[in-house]
Amino acid sequence: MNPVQFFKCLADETRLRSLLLIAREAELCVCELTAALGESQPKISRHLAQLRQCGLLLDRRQGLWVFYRLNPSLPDWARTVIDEATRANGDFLADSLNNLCRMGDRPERAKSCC
Amino acid sequence: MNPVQFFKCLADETRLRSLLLIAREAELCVCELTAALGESQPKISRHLAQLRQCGLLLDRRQGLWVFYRLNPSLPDWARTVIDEATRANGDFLADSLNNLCRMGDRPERAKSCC
DNA sequence: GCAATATATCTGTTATTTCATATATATGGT
DNA sequence: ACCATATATATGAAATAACAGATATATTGC
Repeated sequence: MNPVQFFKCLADETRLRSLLLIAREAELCVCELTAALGESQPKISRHLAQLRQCGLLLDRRQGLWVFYRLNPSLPDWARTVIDEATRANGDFLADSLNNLCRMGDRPERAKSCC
Repeated sequence: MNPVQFFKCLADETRLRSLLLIAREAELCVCELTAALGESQPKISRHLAQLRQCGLLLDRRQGLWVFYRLNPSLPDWARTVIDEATRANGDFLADSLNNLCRMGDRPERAKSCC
């Protein structure tokens, strides 16, 4: 994992929010992230694709939904960076988490949030 | 410290190399970084200015030289990110460190390297 | 004046966004 | 089972915006 490329992945508001929310919630689908960030579906989808191509995220399809999660084989240092950033930036994530919790009709599946 | 802005600072090869070298060496001046990275002086200077403006670095002038160091009042999480990235990416820094060590006429001052 | 560093301007490149559309899966009716 | 339709996601293409690099020039301290 090239460190410059890694940090480029985190250097965009949409990608960083998505990544940290996923780190916090373990797994989220595109429609949940769209609702949480209040951004268009293609925009979210593009950024998730980028995070997947760089190896930060893995995806799985479940019916209509595609769920994204952190790649468990990330190097330790990268994982530490993501975890630290997640832990320390609750305020940055607050609005998005709020939107997520208020979202109706979330895809059914075991969730940790709310 | 806005996390997006923070990661944008790290998302460029010149800036990341400079920052991690400084984290490793405690303090480096512009001419040392210019030699270590093999880049033009204006290029190095401009990126250092950006890191200073974002609050990641502090500078002090000593005669003709301007030395840059990590801002000690960075939030803990940011400092952890920088330290982790420094510790885990020795290979990324190897060439630059080598150039630094081979540099002749380094500004005199207590140094940890070599 | 000289050496070290900083900044301004211009130029080219890369990233991001948007819109339209394509793909994949599920559902309901016949 | 077949077909039409709806929902969720992905992608191609074009427009826009953000960035980084080079060169020239300015500043600061000796």
